[in-house]
Amino acid sequence: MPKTNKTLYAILGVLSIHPMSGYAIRQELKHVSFFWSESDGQIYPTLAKLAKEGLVTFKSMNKADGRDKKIYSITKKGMEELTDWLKEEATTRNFRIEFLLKLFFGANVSPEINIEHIQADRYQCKMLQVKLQEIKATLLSEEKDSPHLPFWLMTLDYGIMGAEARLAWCDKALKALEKVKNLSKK
Amino acid sequence: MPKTNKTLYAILGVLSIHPMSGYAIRQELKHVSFFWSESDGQIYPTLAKLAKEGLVTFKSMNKADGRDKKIYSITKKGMEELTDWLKEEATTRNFRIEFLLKLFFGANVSPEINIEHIQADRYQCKMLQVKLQEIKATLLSEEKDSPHLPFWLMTLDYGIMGAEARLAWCDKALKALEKVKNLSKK
DNA sequence: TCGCACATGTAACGCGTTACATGATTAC
DNA sequence: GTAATCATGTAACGCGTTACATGTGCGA
Repeated sequence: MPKTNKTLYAILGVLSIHPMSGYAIRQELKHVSFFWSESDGQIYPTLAKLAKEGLVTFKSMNKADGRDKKIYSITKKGMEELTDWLKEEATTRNFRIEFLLKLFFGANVSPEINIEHIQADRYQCKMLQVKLQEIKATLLSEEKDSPHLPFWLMTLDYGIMGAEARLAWCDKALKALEKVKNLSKK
Repeated sequence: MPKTNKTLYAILGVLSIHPMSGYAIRQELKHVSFFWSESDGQIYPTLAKLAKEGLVTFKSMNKADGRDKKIYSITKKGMEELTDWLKEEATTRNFRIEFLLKLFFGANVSPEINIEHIQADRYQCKMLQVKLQEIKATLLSEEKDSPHLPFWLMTLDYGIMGAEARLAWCDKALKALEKVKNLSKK
């Protein structure tokens, strides 16, 4: 029975960088959404569970109004749990790319519709590429001396190179669809 | 409340190619697992639901032993449902690439461990690439006149070009890790 | 005779998503 | 003043995965 829940590792991971609030963890994880998406609703319950198990601790920063902000830190036990997981081989990925499923069955609708889908994907790719390159530039200047930097750059490159390849694919696919369009018109 | 369930469209889609049994649908969907993974346990219940709603029909092929094999066909109503979905813009993908999450937090373990993970990914990429190229060759000879062919080739190319890009990334990442390794030894 | 492919299903369980609830502070 | 951001949580719901159950026919 292989546990599928990886949310706790994502949380332990960001806390291994430095202590922060649940809200900040959410924000951090949004920055890596191009390869890891995490649901908002999972963060707080998982954090509570991790605290109960002693993998993280927290300090409540009581603010003047009585509401509190919790700053979580990873414990030694938490670090062990994290590194144990990091050493394990990654389980295989299960992909679901909806727009490719639509394209796969694209013969059921007009070429124009498929062209639109690919153009939409092309646009998204382009946006992503720009965003990732901006993050890269920021990291290079602001995290110059972090031991995490090389790892962060690698994952960013994965996104950037992947986007580049997808752009090239879009252009190729669009050409193929133009051909389909011309054939269907005859 | 956007419905997340896409299993029915995957099923309707394969039935739009030609009628087949639930088991055969499962097999067909396994062929596209590089961009769409479907759970075995979802097929039969979904198929039953689709039949109840009149989107598919089936003929029971009673075999000598009394056990039956159901051959499902898509109905006119089912085709409408499918094409309606095909026309809609695809919703954004939620990725979870576990090995990238490990790499992102890679500074917590030795470079060697990260190198192993990437080498494992490189191997999987290579295998995938070979498999997809084989499928491509088969399609080109066996589905020469199918109206689906251009669409199937496009999705295959997505996989092949993606694998190519990932291989290039692996080599780049491995070089970067060698550098990290040398620095940490000093 | 052993195992694999064919063939159809059910049940448990929990993860993941979305929406909801609440309220302070800050910026425009 | 009003909208966005910071901040922490809860609840509902259903999808997705895994394991289980059952049985035939065929090839090595």
